[in-house]
Amino acid sequence: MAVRMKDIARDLGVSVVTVSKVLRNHSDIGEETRERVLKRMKELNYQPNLAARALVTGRTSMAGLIVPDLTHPFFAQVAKGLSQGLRKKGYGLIISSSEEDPELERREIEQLLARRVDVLIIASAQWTVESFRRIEECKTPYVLIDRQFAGLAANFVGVDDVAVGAMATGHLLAAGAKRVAHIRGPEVSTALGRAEGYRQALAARGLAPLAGYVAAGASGDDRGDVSGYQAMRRLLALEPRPDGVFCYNDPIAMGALKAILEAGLRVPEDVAVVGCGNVLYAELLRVPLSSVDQDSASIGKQAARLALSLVESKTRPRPRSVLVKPTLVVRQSSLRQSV
Amino acid sequence: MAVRMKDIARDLGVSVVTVSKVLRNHSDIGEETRERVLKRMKELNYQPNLAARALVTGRTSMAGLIVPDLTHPFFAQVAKGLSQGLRKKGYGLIISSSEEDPELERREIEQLLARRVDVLIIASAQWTVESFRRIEECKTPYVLIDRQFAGLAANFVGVDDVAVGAMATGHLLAAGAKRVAHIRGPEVSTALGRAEGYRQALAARGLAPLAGYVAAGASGDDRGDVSGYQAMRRLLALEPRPDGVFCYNDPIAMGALKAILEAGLRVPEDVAVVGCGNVLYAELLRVPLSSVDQDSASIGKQAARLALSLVESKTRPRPRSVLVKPTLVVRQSSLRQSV
DNA sequence: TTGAAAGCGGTACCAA
DNA sequence: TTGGTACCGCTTTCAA
Repeated sequence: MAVRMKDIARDLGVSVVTVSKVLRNHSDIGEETRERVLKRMKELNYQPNLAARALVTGRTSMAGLIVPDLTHPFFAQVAKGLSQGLRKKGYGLIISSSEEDPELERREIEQLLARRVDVLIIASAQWTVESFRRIEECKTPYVLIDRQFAGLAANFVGVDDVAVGAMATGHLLAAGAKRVAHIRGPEVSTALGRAEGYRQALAARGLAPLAGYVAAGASGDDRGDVSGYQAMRRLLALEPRPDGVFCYNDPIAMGALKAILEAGLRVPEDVAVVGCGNVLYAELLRVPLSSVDQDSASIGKQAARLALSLVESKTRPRPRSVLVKPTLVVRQSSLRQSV
Repeated sequence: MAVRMKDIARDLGVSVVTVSKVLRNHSDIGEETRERVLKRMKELNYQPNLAARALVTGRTSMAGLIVPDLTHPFFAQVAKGLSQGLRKKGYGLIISSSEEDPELERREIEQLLARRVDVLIIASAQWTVESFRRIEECKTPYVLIDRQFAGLAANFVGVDDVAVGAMATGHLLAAGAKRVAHIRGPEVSTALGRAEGYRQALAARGLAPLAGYVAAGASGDDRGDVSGYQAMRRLLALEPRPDGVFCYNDPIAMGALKAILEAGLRVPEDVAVVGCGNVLYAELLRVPLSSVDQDSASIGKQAARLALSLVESKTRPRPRSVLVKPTLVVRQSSLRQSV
């Protein structure tokens, strides 16, 4: 069924080696021979057998991606961008979802290593760096996305989370909020960075968070709307009441929105809200939600670039960190007088 | 670096063939030998080289998935379910997104065929069946999901779209709506099926759509909210005005919601709305949206089962069609007196 | 510029 | 029950 080099070689009376060289544009092939071979390849619609090539070169032309949850819009967009970037260079992408479960993630990593992918891209749900040591043992290059690890010098592509927090908080302050609260995320680098940005923006105006103004939101990433709702209720019970809130992500912000409206307060007049992630349909909510956009597609593209540079470089260059600039999308939930 | 059969064989003083047989639990191996080999495999953390195996068996242990848009929640969920189902049996999943572009989809198919995936799963954006003939030529089994093609006998897993339309429309009628309209989707099997279900539900009560009550919605799948908004404005201008509307999908329904509220009408009192797809956060909208759930995860699981059965069967069984039953999730947008 | 020979790491077949 | 041998389709090396 499938056409092989051998078939082309036989048809043309040349050797298999010659065909192989033409395929990879080796320089030492006569112009005429090259043309004949290329012509025949087209005619037969020849497709090299990647398994055979992988066996001898040790390169599979495949990358592996592991995300905590493929149905999360952010990761879906990253996956899409990554897949496109890699495919342009002839790389395939094997995707798996770890369900935010470190143990499952570890097994996925083993699976992909067993498959000899040329490079791994991971948005990790781990708490320790153990798995990454394992990857390093296999000498498989890898790129972390979204979440970083303190004390692990690794290639990284993500958004500048401190900038996210500072931008959102600064915007709320500029919009006239005097008492800005924050609903935190889980103990991962993204949440820590955003909380830090929140503090920095306050500090830049000589302010500090009031007591109880930093509330715990989601522990995991799922059902953030529920935990956002609960956290906001706690914040509303405080005295004085916050008049602005920056939420770790959009689901949390949606839950917060619900809590505020239920309490009979107005958004943004009484409490202004900013989320993060800029989910689709943010503008179709009860109050269209202002949100910091993380440009997930660009994170995917950058990760693809970095991953490709790693597999192509023969040496192991020292880890690079790529930070994508976030942008603020202002909608009604934070649109007040002074903006 | 990587451990090979040869290493294990040498360590144990047996032949490579013996090791190979143990790995695949061939029956004709002595109990003692088998144990020694397994023990050594564990010790060295042996992982078979799938490229080598693929070369000789012709099977890659990989499946390919092509969807129109990976960031669409429905397809993301399908991909997740599929990936999980396949991985359990040791299959990897290569995913690509065709951006609703038939030409791009065709190229993706070629790519995956060139990679010799063992089976393809496709939610197709094609208009013709040409690409599928091409897949058949390569003798690669494939499963269509979500969208079917008239005149193509193929394996299929999807939701029963006629049931979707009938269920949503029946619910609106039961909720007291007298004049139910429909905003259609593009000319693909899913939209045609739902429209047919809409007609059947009306006919079951001796009704027929009033003039102009079936409005054209999205042409593609993106920005459905915009086209839903426009379509709903046209519907509201009709006399008599519809008091219920079944929308092809949730984005369209969200746009419709917006149009209704902007017109100063109430949902569900003046116009009840039902969408389809049950997107996350449907309940956080301005009016929580009733929607027909397609159980996308189960579609993924079923597709995995079907795909696995295809690669495992030596004969080419005749195509099977698996229809998943939809369920209705009632929320405020259709919650009226009589329900 | 071209090609013969030697593998890459497995599996299949058949003989011992 | 075990293992020798051929070979899967391609690349690498080196000699012609």
